[in-house]
Amino acid sequence: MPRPGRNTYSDQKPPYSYISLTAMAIQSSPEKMLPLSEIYKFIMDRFPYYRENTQRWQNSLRHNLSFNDCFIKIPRRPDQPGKGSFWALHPSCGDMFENGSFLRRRKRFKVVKSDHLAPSKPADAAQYLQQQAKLRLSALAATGTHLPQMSTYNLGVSQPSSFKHPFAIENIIAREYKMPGGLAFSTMQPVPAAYPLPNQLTTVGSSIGTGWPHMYSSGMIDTATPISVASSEYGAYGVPIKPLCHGGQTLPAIPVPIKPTPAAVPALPALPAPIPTILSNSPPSLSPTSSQTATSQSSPATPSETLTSPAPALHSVAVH
DNA sequence: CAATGTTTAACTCCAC
DNA sequence: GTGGAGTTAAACATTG
Repeated sequence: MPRPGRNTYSDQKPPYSYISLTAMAIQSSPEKMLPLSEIYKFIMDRFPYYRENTQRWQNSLRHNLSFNDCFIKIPRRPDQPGKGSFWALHPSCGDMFENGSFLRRRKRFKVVKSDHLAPSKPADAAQYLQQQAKLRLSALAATGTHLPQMSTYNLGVSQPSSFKHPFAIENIIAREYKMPGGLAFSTMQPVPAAYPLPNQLTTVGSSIGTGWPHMYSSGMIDTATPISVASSEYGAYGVPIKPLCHGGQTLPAIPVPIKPTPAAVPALPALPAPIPTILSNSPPSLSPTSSQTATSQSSPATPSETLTSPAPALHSVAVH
């Protein structure tokens, strides 16, 4: 067993499952798909813990990619030579970390045959995702920088408007985690009245450098990662937030439930508040860059504004 | 040959 | 206690 202590928290194992980590990596890419090597890279960049014992965790990670239906393989196109396929998240894996823990999902995502809203067969999903990737790229090219909010999943395929990716970064960073080994963030962060809801849309970057000792914000990783973390468009892990919003998918003004209701989504009530409105609210004091100097225990992280009202559960695509 | 991908198995941990 | 999720290890196949 590795000895805890003496080193910084950065050396501790992040409270994420490999599935979470992989999903983060995939989500962080503009095309929402990455080759294996890039997934490795993403994880090692963000989490120093994974810079060691690479054989071990990379094997585990590959196991997860193959084993879990939520990951689909996308063949390289002829113009994308290289080894291995791209990996993407299945468009329908909308409900996984519903219990608020990214260490443990409640249900393993399994492709559901009856799900006609999104491709169910891996091959279909792959084709679908590749198409989406193209769209993203073209949108990217068109805008020059960031993808428009309404560009991806709602195109072509009638994705439920309430579809919420389980790994949407705003879900991830907004949580208070149950830390393994009793290492609770609540000891490091003043916790508001109640345990933060899984769906709280806390401010982008609020977790960087505050309660996340085991990871580096991209800004401090290496200069080879030219992500402007100072921008409110980037959240934890240096993950660009906007693209993570899964196209079309606007962040509702109310918290997005991790656990959808079984009832097939008559969509949330019209939610006029688009993502940028929410994301751009990040208080300057919580900018990832500024937090770099505060990585140590000192300054209590102010949980940014939270949306506390629990939202109704949404439809789950996971088999029960 | 190394990286990638698949599969099986044993194990721990946690929710129910 | 049980079942399921996650981790780790290992063997093996495939591919560039």
